[in-house]
Amino acid sequence: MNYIAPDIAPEGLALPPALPARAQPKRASARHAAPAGEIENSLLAALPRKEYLRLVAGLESVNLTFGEVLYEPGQTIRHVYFPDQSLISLLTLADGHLALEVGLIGREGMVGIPLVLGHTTSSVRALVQGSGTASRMGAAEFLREFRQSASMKKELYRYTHTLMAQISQTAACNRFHVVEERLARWLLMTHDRVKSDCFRMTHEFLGHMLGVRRVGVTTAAQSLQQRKLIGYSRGDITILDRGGLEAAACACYAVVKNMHDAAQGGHAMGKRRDSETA
Amino acid sequence: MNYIAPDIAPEGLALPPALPARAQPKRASARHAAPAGEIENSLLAALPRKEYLRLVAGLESVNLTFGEVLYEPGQTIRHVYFPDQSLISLLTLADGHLALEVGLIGREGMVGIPLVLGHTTSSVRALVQGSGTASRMGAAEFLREFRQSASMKKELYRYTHTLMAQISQTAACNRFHVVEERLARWLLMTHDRVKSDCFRMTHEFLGHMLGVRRVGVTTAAQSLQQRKLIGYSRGDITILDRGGLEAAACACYAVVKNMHDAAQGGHAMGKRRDSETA
DNA sequence: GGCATTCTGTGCGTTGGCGTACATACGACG
DNA sequence: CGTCGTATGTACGCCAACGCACAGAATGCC
Repeated sequence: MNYIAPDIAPEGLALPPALPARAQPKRASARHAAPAGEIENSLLAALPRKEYLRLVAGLESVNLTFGEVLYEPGQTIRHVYFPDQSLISLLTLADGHLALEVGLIGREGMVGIPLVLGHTTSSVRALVQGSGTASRMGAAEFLREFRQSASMKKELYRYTHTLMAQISQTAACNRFHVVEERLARWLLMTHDRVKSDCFRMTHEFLGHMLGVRRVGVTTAAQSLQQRKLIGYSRGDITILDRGGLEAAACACYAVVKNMHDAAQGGHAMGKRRDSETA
Repeated sequence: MNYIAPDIAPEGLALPPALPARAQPKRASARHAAPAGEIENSLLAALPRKEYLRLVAGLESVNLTFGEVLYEPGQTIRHVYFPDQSLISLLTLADGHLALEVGLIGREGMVGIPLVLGHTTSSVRALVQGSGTASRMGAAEFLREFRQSASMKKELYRYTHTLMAQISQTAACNRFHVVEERLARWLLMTHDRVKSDCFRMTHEFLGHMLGVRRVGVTTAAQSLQQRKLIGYSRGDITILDRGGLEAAACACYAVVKNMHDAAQGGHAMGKRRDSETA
């Protein structure tokens, strides 16, 4: 099991040279682990001010770029990440097969849950799927903070539950629903976590996420495009009709979304904004 | 969302009248939340004697019967369960569809992880899939104990991680592998958690677990039977050639098994016995 | 401006599983 | 001992997705 070093494109997934960050819409420049009010990550935002201020000292704002691999299965976790604009996919690798996304983490969550549960390694690959900023912290330091902070524990354990539920639901979705529905769901989930209506994403890559052939994505995407729900060309996907997309997606989208909303509502009510669902 | 009362066969799953416990091999009679040495559940066994003794006072030994529903999605969790001989499936329900098993819990685990993570409801259905005994405890009492016991926390958080990994792997498996491989995997997982080489299980029921039609199970089972790997008639399944079954199963089986073994090895080394893999 | 690379579109034949329907076997119960 | 309900076997048409292969089309680079 020769695991490759992180920050390197993995074997099974022949990623293009990090999709030359061409028109990559970058709404916020890197630096900002600034004082509250600027907190993008919901988990951080939901912490009591005092806890947050202590934590922020150890947080480092980093710019994650598409294609970066944060964790590889079996490998020791070096940092945890609280995404802001960035988007991270959790992928299960199946033998020769490509990959399958089981979880999608944006500013509502954290990457590094195994640490919270007392493990030092991840069982899935964590892949940066949308470039952007994230706050990061070394594993050891994170654990020190985590062990001391009751509110952090509460937050993160609850988030863990939400993530588990998401994974379970995704499992069923991948089993029962056709590619087009799943593509729609996936686009919606991404849209929820990114501020922009358009993002870069090739069919090839989407195939890895949904666990289908590239051609399958092409076909599904064409259908969505013909129905004026999305538009795209060469990796630039644009959400045109959000409501229509929701109708095209399977019910799984709503299920997962409701869970997340409920979880955030139950929290200390950190500023959340991905609720303008339509 | 009118959730039905627990302990009642759910809508989508027309369970037979709990499969008249005909030749149900019952190796151990009910009562035994006895002192250590008799502890069947690995998580309990791994607790320090002192912690265990305090916990056992609140534990009640119950006999779970096939088809019983312990949790329904969205419903409040009333008890946690530490299975001994019993087997519990976690099922995700997808819209009209049947169901899909995402997790299988035997004496290596616990049913009620959401409580550990600060939630009072389950997001999946928990269904008794193999009759047998379990130690159970009321939710409130469990939480009191849990909050006080560092070793319990450590145990259960680690188990949570294992369960998440299992769910993720199952997700990929359900997506990529053919019914026959998955059936083999499922039988092996069950075999690991039950002491006997034979157990009762109809094709219909297996279909719900694997998320396929009954006919699909029939076909796959026939193939396995012709290859002398299993034998069965009218719900009595017998493992004939364990090694052969492992060869017939997809790699997912080994992956999940290794995780569980590693988890238990890392524990306080509670007596584990499902390692005579071949 | 030309070339190479990347991304997307299209077209095969193949197949695993679906939905449905009906036929047979076994067992329980009256 | 016949009847009913449950469990399994078999068959047929259908379709989503597969694997593969190749043809445009857009972009980046020299």
